[in-house]
Amino acid sequence: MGVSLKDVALRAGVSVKTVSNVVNDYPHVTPGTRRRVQQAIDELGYRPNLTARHLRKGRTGIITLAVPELGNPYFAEVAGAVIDAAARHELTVLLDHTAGLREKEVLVSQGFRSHVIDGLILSPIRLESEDLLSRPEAPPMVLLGEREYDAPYDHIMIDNVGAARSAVRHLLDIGRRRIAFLGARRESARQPAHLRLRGWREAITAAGLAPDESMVAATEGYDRADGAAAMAALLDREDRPDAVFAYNDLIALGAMRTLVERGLRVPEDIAVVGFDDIEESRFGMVSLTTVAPDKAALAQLAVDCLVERIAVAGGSEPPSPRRILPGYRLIVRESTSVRRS
Amino acid sequence: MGVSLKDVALRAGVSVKTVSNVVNDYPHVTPGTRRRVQQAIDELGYRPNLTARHLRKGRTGIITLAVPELGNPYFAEVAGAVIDAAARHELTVLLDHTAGLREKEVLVSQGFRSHVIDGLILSPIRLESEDLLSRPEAPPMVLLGEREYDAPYDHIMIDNVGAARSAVRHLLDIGRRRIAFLGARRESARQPAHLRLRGWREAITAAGLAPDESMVAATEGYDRADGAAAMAALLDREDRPDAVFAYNDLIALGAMRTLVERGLRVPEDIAVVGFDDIEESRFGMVSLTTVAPDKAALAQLAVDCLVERIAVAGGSEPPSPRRILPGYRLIVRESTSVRRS
DNA sequence: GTGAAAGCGCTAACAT
DNA sequence: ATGTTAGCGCTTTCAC
Repeated sequence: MGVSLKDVALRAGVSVKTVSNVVNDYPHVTPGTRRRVQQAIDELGYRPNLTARHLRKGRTGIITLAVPELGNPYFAEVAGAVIDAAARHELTVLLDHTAGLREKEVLVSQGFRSHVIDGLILSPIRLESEDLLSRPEAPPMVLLGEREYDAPYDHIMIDNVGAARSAVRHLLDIGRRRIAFLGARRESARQPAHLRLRGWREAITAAGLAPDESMVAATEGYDRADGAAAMAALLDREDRPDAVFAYNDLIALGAMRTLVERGLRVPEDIAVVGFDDIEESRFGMVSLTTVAPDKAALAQLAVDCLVERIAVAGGSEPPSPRRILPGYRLIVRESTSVRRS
Repeated sequence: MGVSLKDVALRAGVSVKTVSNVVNDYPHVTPGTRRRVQQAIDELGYRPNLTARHLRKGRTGIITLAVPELGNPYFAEVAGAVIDAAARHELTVLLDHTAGLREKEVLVSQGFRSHVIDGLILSPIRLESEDLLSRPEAPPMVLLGEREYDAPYDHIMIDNVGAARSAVRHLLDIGRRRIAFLGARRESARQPAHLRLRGWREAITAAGLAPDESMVAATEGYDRADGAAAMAALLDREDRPDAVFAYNDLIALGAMRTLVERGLRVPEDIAVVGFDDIEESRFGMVSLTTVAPDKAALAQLAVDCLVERIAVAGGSEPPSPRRILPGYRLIVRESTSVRRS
């Protein structure tokens, strides 16, 4: 097959070790030898076999990023950012999607394919804390996203409560009083929307109003279709909302679609705020006001944390689990502004 | 570190080879031995070290998929489909994005990280045929997407000319005569839009009209912003178009955004057709008529071809390069239909 | 049917 | 500064 260290050594008339030294930029090599070896490398077109190197070093240089769904632009955008951040550490990213199934999330967190990877960045939505209690044989892991866990792992998430609060406050500021929340789940208090829902409650309470829990609409998933359906259900009520805060942009966009179909105007009749700042939000027929997490920072922090965990794995005292909060901004667009002429 | 074959062998009181036989479902093992070994495996929690296995076999079980941009939902959706298709062959996908840079596309095609992967699925947009002439040391590769190459590789692409033709014919059918094309590039005849542009010309000619080349608008990239800008430029002309066929959905969506801003109605004033059928197209304020490639088939075919190439690599006569055309459909939505009440 | 030993390509000790 | 050797964990002849 390929050219090996030995072939190069033979050609250059030196030992394998010397070639290895050259390849790895080991300092103590005479310039002459280095040149000779380098020439042999070039002539033979030698390229190190990473598999062998990894077997030896116990590292693969590959990390896994597992997100619920690549079809959701938010996760696709985050994935792109993670790939770039990983490249800065000379790491390659193995991308997996869990389809938002707890079963697959457990599988991944428990070290599925763990022998191929040095570490794991997991963005869970259905996983529960108990699934994380025991992870024998599983590689270092960093959590990403808005679900909270009672488990000793680094967790990168923006301040969801604060972000949601500022989104809802914005709606209150423009005079809305009947503000619905779209995208809750029924079953669990620890649901993904948990924190954003809390922000919704806090903002409303802080304004001296009483949160109307009947204005909290549940959805099956977190897609445009879910938002469209939930919005439709909400509109069938007598006292319809005058504003909507959605769990994410996709739900918000689906909701807007329903509003247009029903002949309602955004934002005049109903103002809409989303969460994620996916690119699509800027280019809809009515651009969407949204909470924009700093995705580049998010990705970079996750990778940095993971790299650190990998470095100390098995070594000295690992740092205690951190919760890191990257920044975010509320981006006001047409869906909450006076409409263009 | 982990538990190795040797540990299991010791525990079960057999040789390494026997354990290996059990792990690999080698037929000639007595049920008794098998049971004993299996028990040792379970007790010790043994999991094979893939790196070592791969070093030995010269295979890694990992393939790379390189797309221009994950932020483009089309590629994100295709990536998801490829991951699923690969899983059916027990392959893992390493995802890379080239940012649409020829330099990065060349790098990837030339076997960047080739020692970690068994094969490569590349979806190029800037790459030229000459970049593909020599690929020493590079792994089996399958091409994906609408650029044509004079190079001996399997290529999975839908019939772009035919698809474009049917899209434009649809616009003609609903009575449009001044049909613009959005998303060409200036420099190269072999540009990505090449085939779709040809379809545009053919359909117009077939209708007995003369293609108006001044109606072909170039864009820098293939994003919403590019579509918005190109549309704006087109509208500044005196004889504005009454329909637009865009290179992809993102450009079409950007164009629609501009139309709305200018107070033009879709489809009454200007009808719009896109290409890709990304999910967003179904949920815009005006849903988008578009060409829908069969993404699942596309992904499955690409993976299947690659698997076959990997299987015969270095072995017997490889099959001659194939060009495979998965199906597509024209999906008619509001952007070319009578508007809802 | 099972075992012993060689070796995939590399790096880390230990020599020199 | 460079060479020698062992071994990472596995599969694969080739014996028995």
